[in-house]
Amino acid sequence: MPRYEGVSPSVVRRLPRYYRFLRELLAKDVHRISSRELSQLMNLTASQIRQDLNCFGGFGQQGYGYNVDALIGEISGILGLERGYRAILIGAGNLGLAIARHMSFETKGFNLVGIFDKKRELIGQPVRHLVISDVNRLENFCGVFSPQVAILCIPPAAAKEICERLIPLGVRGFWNFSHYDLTLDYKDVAVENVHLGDSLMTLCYHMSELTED
Amino acid sequence: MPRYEGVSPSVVRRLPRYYRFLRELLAKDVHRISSRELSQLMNLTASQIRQDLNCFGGFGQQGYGYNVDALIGEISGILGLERGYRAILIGAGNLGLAIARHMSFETKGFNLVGIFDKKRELIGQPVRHLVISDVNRLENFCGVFSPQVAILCIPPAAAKEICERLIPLGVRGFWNFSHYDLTLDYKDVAVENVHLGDSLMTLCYHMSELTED
DNA sequence: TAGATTGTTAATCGATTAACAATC
DNA sequence: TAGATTGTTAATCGATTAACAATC
Repeated sequence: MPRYEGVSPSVVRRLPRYYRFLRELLAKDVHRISSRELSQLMNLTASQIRQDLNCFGGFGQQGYGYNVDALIGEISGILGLERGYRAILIGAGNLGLAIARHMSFETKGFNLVGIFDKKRELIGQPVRHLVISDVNRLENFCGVFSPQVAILCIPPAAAKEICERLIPLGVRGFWNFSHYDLTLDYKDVAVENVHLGDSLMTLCYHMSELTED
Repeated sequence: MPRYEGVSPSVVRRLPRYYRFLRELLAKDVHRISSRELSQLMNLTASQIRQDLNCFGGFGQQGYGYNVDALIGEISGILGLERGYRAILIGAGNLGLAIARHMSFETKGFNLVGIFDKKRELIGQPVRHLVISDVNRLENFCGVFSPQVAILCIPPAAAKEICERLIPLGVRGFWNFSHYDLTLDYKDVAVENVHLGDSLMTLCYHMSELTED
């Protein structure tokens, strides 16, 4: 039940960036901005900014521009940053722990409510306000807390299996760091893949472009 | 001096994914694949795969398809994965350390040759085969080892300053995890931004799509 | 009112898909 | 040779940019 019909993925992907820049402006006490000014700041065209925002509503005012405070509120609402979806983290290795400790979940629409691993020596370890649980207790936990989202920081081989366990338990979204493409067969499941390896290889390509060969 | 003129960013961004899937096929002892089979596996069109690959050369054979082993070699060469660019990591916090410990740099075109932080208590700590150095020693270090790439795991405020220090020292690429858009004013510098926060907010949007409101 | 800047329609550009002749 | 599948051109689709009337 999409709230905004026919909004293209490219537009959605730019929203967090708008949000970020607008917050920066606000921090600098800028409360008003035109699409032209913002376009220069963000290295986009003014036209694109107006098009993008108008997918969701007419937030500007002719002859004035946009009110920064109001626009932040609108974008926050569009993204759903106030929703506080319950998230669990699977895999408390290097990457998993860094994500758990480093990310500001609260300001991005989520609450981290559980961390799971299968390694005996990790279970019981405290991380922020939480304690690492045995991944065997997943079914129990979900029965009680019904998390909506899982963050996967596990090896590719385990990712598929964990997904198949979590979806029947009610998990509806995945933030996937595992080296595996979650081309979910399930409908009504949101997946956001973060392939750090792919990103690094892309950089390698661009480095090779700079270097003659 | 681009080796392949006019290859679109969308194509380049798909290359690592092709590489990943082909490696998986090879691991399953599949040595031959048609664009149609691969398209089903990857959830693409066969046409797109053929178009993409033909930006770089005619790697297939009519009536046969593609040789998996050979194609992996070609893509590896296109990406430049054998080049072993020297990379340094700036910022040995949670995320920085996870990257340093977790990533397989060697298989992705890089060698991690240095880790830097400014925190006194971190300096001297061992990480893999390296030891964390004082960020003050950056100039010295670059003089000796001339790293080509820097991985930025530092706060946004510090990112800009560090870049401006590193570019005159010969660094030509940035893998940027800092919450800051490196819209580098420099030419001939490769930047790959990883905005985990943006990714998480995008997931939040898609979760909100699933939930009626 | 005059100036500025939006919202929106139309034009352009680029990327994806379809089609098919070439060829292994 | 017949069948299969590529490489490549043409058609379609989508996203970005330009233009301008509406309006604050």
